[in-house]
Amino acid sequence: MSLPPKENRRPLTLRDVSEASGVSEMTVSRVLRNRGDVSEATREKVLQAAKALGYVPNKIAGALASQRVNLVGVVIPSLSNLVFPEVLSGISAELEDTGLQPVVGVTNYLPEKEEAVLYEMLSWRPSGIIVAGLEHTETARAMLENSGIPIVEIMDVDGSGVDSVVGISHRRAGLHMAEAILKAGYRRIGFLGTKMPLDHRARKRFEGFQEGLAAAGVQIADTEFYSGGSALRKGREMTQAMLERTPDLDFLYYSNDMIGAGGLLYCQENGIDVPGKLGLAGFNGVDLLEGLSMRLATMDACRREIGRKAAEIIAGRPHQGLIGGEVIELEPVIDLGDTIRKA
Amino acid sequence: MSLPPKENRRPLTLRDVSEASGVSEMTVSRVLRNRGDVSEATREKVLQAAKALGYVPNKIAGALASQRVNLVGVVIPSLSNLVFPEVLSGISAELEDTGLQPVVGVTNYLPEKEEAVLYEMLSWRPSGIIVAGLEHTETARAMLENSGIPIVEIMDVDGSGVDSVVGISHRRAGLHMAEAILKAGYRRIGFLGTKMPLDHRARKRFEGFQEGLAAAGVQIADTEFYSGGSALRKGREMTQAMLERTPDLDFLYYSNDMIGAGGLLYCQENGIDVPGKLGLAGFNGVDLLEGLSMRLATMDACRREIGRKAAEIIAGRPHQGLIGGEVIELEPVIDLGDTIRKA
DNA sequence: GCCGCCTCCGTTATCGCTAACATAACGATT
DNA sequence: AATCGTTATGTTAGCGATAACGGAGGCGGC
Repeated sequence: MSLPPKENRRPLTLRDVSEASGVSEMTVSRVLRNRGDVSEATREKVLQAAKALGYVPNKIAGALASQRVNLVGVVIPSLSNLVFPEVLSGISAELEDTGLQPVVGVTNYLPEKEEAVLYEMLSWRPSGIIVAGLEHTETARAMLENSGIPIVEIMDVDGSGVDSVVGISHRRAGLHMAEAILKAGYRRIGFLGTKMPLDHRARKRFEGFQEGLAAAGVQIADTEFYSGGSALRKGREMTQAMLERTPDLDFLYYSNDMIGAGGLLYCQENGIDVPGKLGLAGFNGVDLLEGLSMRLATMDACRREIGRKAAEIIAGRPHQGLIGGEVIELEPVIDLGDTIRKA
Repeated sequence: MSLPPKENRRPLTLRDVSEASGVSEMTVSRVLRNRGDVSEATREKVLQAAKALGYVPNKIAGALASQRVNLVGVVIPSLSNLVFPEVLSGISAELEDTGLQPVVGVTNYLPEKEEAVLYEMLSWRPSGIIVAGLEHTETARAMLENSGIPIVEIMDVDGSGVDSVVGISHRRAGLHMAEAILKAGYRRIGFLGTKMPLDHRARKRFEGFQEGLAAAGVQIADTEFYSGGSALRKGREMTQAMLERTPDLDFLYYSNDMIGAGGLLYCQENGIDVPGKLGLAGFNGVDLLEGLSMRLATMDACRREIGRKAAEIIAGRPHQGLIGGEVIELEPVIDLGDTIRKA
């Protein structure tokens, strides 16, 4: 089987395989997709020819002809957040044997970027879209509604979605943490988190948290916000700044585990009695941090599970003939760790 | 502009926009791609019609007709390794204004998975492929060679590539670290790392490291390998195990920063004098770890830069008409941090 | 007034594949 | 033996866009 010189060789098509194996293009197509009845003999013949030529099917043409695309768009704000790779891993796992493939798009928390990414994705006519959050530009919402494919909005259930929704209530997550902290007897509470004009989930947690405190007549004693930079170091720096400014605090609630870990390290190095004199809590259950000498109190956001369920909805839709609109609310589990004193 | 009920509406095509705006499909196509001469008047008309209908172009059809796909396949072993999201971010940044879009595939360090992912990617006829590592199955290599598109293998230059290569020499990285350690006067050296049947780069660093020691007549005194689990905790556990087994060690070289950080935490908590009695070093310059009280000695692997250069090659190829085969070797920078004593 | 040359827009023919239907060969059924 | 199904394969007609070329209209130059 001698091939022409690599340089001036035009791309291989089904026709080349069909000629090489002496059957019609249609039969080759059937063999390569394991579809329809093909005798074992021709099947072998075709596979051999395809392999010898090094033929790789053209899914562009295939998708156009069949009006089916085995891709699922996944639109998330960031890959460096630790949370999203985990969601993604849940999605991948669930999609594993469905023939569907996730395609990731990153928005950097920018609504306009999200809109652009969604437009790009929809233009490939995927089998479904999984997108983080419920907040989108008006145009983006319209595109999703018009797309005619299953849409799953993930992470958050506090609001209304376009189609299906899988997530937790961040508002209630904040509220429950507030209750747990109060129950342990802490009263002078500081909050440290990201500047959140666009991180809606962090904002909702913060609001829920305040609400939970307010119900017991407690107000947040101090707040500190950051953006950018190494989260661990920021946590350390913000903690120092806040404790110097408001020395009588007895609890620090961080909007994520990484800055919480920074705060914990700061406390340990400065001999602050945790959780006796000062309690700490973060959010997310980042298992990267297993290995610190003290386990930070946190709340698991069910990230893998969210990914799984979302993928399940997309994968299941065609079979089950569902019209969509499911809302699945998962329940985050609080983990008191070693940094909240037992009541 | 009243649309038919959402349910029984067939997908929009160029024809719908063309009818709505009273021009030919071709003109609509030109407007939507900003190509060719179109008068400002019709341009406006078309854009308005497209927007009103909520039309999203079908790139599948477009790609088939134009034989051009604005996607770049990026094939990496993992997203949870911290290193790869950074490479990815370099790629994204460089691709930003080129009209090209990265599409990520994950292999979990499995050669067969890599082969499958590459096959899937090539079947979409992307403009180029960026793939981590030089080691592939024979079939995968053949596919890449036959693909006719620019291929860039990244991370590693110790070996020979299919087309272009961008990376560092892990062998020499290991070797240089060995030299730095010896120069600081350490002699009883332990190595801690991943089990690496498939992590070729870790293996090459290890080999280079041994080579560097051997040149001074020093042999590795003890080794410990792990797989899976939280890296921070593993680092802690392995460090403890090794120090109990071989108490006279004066240096620990970790194959990555996360386990190194675990080791560092262990040492600090147990009052071990670092770097006086025991030196430590990792690999990768993970800035996630900025914020520990002591900066771990490490070596920056130029991850973002690798991503940038790789993307640059793919994006530049068509313009510059290069035939390919560039090899770009970057020079990792050693950072002694606080955990190697100054000589 | 004819030619040429823009500018703007339409027509035609693919791109590589698959859905749907058509067909040939052959044994089973009545 | 005529009819019918089955199995294995071929034929035809798109899928929705774009490349390449063609043509109408306007305008200036000579």
